[in-house]
Amino acid sequence: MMGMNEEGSLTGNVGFLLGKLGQVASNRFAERLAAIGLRPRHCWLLESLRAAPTNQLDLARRLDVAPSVVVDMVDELERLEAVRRVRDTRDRRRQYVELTATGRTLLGRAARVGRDLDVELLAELSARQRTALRDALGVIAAANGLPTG
Amino acid sequence: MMGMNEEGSLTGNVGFLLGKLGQVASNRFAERLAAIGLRPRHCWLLESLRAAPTNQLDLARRLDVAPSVVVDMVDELERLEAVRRVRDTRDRRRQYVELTATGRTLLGRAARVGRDLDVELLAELSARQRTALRDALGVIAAANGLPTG
DNA sequence: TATTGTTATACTCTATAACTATA
DNA sequence: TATAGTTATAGAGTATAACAATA
Repeated sequence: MMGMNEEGSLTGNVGFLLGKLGQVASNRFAERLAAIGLRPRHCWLLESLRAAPTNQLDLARRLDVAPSVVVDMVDELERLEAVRRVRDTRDRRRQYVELTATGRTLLGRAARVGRDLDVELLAELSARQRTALRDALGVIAAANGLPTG
Repeated sequence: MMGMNEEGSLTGNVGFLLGKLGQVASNRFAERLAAIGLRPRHCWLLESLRAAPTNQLDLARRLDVAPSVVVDMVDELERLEAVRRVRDTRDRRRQYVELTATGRTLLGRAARVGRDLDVELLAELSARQRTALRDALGVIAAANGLPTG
């Protein structure tokens, strides 16, 4: 027998570990992000807009959250002048959301926070393990419809 | 240049991906767990008890949640007859929490749910990538004080 | 009638603080 | 006084449903 996992055990389960570590990573990311006035969900939205601007309902689909949550996030990001609502002239129901120069700057700062966090999070791994982890997570993200750059 | 990541991008960032994928994994785990009346946090507690029975305050420390949250979780698990509170006879302030036979059965079912989810979550990865991912997550979990079996 | 965005509301999960019973 | 557990309450973060404007 090679594995250490016992029959009825959940430790060592990838979904289980992912859930716990995701919580840890998100909390740490949130703590540091607070310094620049953002929360993780704002980054998901900004990142999605950077890939391609779109309207609010489409953002809800992309981020897999309720439309009312997008309203809230866009309100907050508009207050930070990171995004701008632009009414579609051809279908006036649609609100297009655009990234501003400020938004791009904020996203850049968030990316730096993320890189710093990665260095700490992956400190115990070898260079090879880091690459393998990054690749594996990228594949899973892509398979689940998340943006992968 | 080997990487595809652009300068100001967060996609490809491990902490960022971990946060999003952790949310996805947790939500799916929660959905399926509902069929057997459990939520993810119940599994963390049951898993911790399986490793070693203890009192409520120690569980709060182990799981890194507030003591009041443990009260709630133990209430719910007692209703399911998955655990039993046993008053410590030597220090009557302490409530020891024990896993029952029912609790063991439930944990076994939860483990099956976790294994099934893993198969789907890792479907796109090669056997080698799966092992590498499992190992890397285990190392990070251990480095952050989480149980690793 | 259907769709986009919005508001109102409620639910889940968690933390903090006040309380009780024991020590 | 201090500790283990409990209760009450409040804060995030989310979802659902009803609504207004537009199609």
